[in-house]
Amino acid sequence: MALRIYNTLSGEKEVFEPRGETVLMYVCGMTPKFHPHVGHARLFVAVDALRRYLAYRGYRLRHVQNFTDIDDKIIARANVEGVSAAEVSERYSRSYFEAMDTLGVQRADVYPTVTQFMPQIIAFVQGLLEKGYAYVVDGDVYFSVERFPEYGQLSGRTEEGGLAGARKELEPGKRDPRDFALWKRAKAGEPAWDSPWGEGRPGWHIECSTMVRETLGDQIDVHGGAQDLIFPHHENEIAQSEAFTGKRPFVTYWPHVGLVTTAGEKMSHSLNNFTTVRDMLQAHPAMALRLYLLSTHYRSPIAFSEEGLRASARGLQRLRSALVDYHPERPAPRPEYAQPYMARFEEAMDDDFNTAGAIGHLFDLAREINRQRSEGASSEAGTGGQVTQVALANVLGLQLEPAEAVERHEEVEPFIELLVQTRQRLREAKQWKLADEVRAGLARLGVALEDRPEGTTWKWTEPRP
RNA sequence: GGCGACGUGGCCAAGUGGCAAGGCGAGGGUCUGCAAAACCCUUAUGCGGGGGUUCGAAUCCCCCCGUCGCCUCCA
Repeated sequence: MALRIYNTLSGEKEVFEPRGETVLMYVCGMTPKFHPHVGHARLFVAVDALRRYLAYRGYRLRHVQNFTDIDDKIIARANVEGVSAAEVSERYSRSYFEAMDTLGVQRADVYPTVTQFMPQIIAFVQGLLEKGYAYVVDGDVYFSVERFPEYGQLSGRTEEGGLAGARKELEPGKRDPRDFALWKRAKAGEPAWDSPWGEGRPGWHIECSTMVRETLGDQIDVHGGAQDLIFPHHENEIAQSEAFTGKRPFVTYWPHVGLVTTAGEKMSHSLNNFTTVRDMLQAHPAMALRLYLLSTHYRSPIAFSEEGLRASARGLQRLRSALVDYHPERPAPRPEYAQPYMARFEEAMDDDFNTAGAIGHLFDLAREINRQRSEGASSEAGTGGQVTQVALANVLGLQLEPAEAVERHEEVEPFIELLVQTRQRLREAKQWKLADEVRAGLARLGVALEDRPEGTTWKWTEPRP
């Protein structure tokens, strides 16, 4: 079964055939003007699952993801915080990495920024001017959409349809309402860079065209981003890049990730209706958030709810329940019973990275492992199933091993052992009330006791009052 | 107004022509001193509404209703 990926350009799922040996992928990252919110996490977790699955399928990948480190919002934030724009982007880029590391998002190969690529951006704009795709008006440079007849291919916006109803006023200097800024003349007091057209800074779209070209080349395989970037951002990138290089297509596959909404509206920094990832991680395990985000197909919207997150936290516990007595250090072959689940998992992921379907099969496998155990299968058969489950979960970036799951305090473990043994004596003496008190007390501290026929086991968990 | 998504059980959610996955929740059972966990069983004769195509439709076509996104910065 071939891997298929949805392409916004065609509106269909297409068989994935990269141009070269290494898949070249660019993802529009964030403007680091504040801490990343759940919507950002959704995008980057989805991209991470895509990456991990490509790797699982044996593809080599080069992944570039930018930071838009200078724009109006960053400047505004800098004024609020009383620091430089550079400091704001530095501060919140770091916050981005902290949040994404916690969520298990693998790092991209390169994180270019606008300010690093200023000379190349200026050269790109210069090139578009020389080729006659752009014009200068009083220190501003605009792209001339009229010169690029293929404009609108990604978003389906043709001139009559798309812009007639937009009621967009023609900004002074623009020849066509569809034209967009490549370079913006500096306003007083703003950070600015020298250019052949005077002091200013780049328009929003040109950075990505430039950085794709500088870090990956003229034509790439995958360009990802959130759905709200389809128009105008990605449409404009195509126009700039294809006009500049004369090569088509600029990008083969355009996957777009759905938005997270809250109270019926898109979650966004601008609307001030967001929940930051770091706040969520105060109250919920990172892997629960990751499971929650991947439980919906990446192209569908998610109406964010903490109730849903809590349900995912329970689901995560269920997945982990299959790892009782997990001993990966004892190698075991993959048992027969695990095969069908693995095949279904791959089938789901092959079908446009259907993580929601894949997770369903992971739950089925967990039940199968537990069933095997309760029916007395060999420990080798159990371990083999568990290794498979852990490996497949890892393809989704879901860290299941209990060892990594919760905070452990190894230095107190001997004391816990002692309590467990003492409680065992109480149970033997049928001192149930006392034994139950010990169990409840330990549970409050994040130690869960389970009395089994063969004896009492315990493990670290989330403290449960 | 234009372009584009989406609407599946109490909640979340997969499923794009052939018996409606899965999770959370709820109820019952097995196990247990009691729990917990696990396992077993039950919980959508129906997929926003109405037409149509087909032997057969959640799935394809048409109309309608509703929600969201984009058209301005946005992940």
